[in-house]
Amino acid sequence: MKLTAKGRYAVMAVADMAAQGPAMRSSLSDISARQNISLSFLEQLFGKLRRAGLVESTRGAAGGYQLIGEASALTLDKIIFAVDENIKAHGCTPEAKVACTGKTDRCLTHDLWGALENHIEQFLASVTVQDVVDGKLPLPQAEAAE
Amino acid sequence: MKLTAKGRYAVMAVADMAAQGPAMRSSLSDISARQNISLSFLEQLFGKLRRAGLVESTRGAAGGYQLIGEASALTLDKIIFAVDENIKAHGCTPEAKVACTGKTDRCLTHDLWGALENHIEQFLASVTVQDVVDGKLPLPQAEAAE
DNA sequence: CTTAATCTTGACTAAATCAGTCGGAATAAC
DNA sequence: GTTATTCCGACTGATTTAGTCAAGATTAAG
Repeated sequence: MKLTAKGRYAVMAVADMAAQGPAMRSSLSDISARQNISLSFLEQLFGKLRRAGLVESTRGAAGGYQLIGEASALTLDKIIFAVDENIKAHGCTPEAKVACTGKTDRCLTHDLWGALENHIEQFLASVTVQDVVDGKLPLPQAEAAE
Repeated sequence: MKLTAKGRYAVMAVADMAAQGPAMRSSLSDISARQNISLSFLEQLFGKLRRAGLVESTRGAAGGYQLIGEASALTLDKIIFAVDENIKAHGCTPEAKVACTGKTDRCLTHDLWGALENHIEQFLASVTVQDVVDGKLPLPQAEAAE
């Protein structure tokens, strides 16, 4: 999987936006100042978020961005997908079958990574922006299991 | 998280080894030939696996590697950890607090990434090498949820 | 209408990481 | 001693990341 700083920052920025109020319009410079993220970087991120249909923008003076739906309906996987494109755990795709050539019998691990991907996406899809704002985590069954 | 080809290859190689027999000793050139992974690369991987205490080696001619414990007791997280070092999902560590400066109130997403990490590790810890050999996946509750 | 604030776009870049190689040394079997 | 193997660390090219920069489009305000 690919969880980069881009994804983190995007979630942070969106959460910040949501935390300002339900249908509040925030300018990127505000978010930049509050979350201490470079403005140029935010521009890049919000361009993708907009194209993904997660936020809408108002241009011109006093413009800014706002969430399109409810914060409680926006799950993190959508944000991560929007800015980080593809979450890929295996190079074993039909196109680039690395060692999945059936040389022995089959690619032993092929299905495995798919399952892992699903697992991760499921987790991200189970958390909403509102949860993040509220500090409510899905309390993984692990956490203290170490 | 960091799931690289290194981790994939390592799991493939170990699974291949386990598939040869319980306490079989395999040379890297055999594994290399069977799984179509470069020998030099395998050497690098198995060095780490050995240092992590997952396999033991016999040097010299007719030497090779073998698993230290049972394949059914070896979970994938150990393999991944051994070759990919650290699985890190947040740069929000005490040392490098990126935007976790408490500028607003707290780092909204700090706990989140920790929870995600746990989730992933839990998944990997739930699958054994034997499962992979047998083609038994933990049947994620997703899979058909698309 | 002019201006200024803001979004929009895309090219650019320095640094890090990844995937994999290479050469050689140690070790053990034959 | 020769050969097959593990062992080790340095090295490298390609890719990705994180982030910058500059120029243009759009709109509100005066």
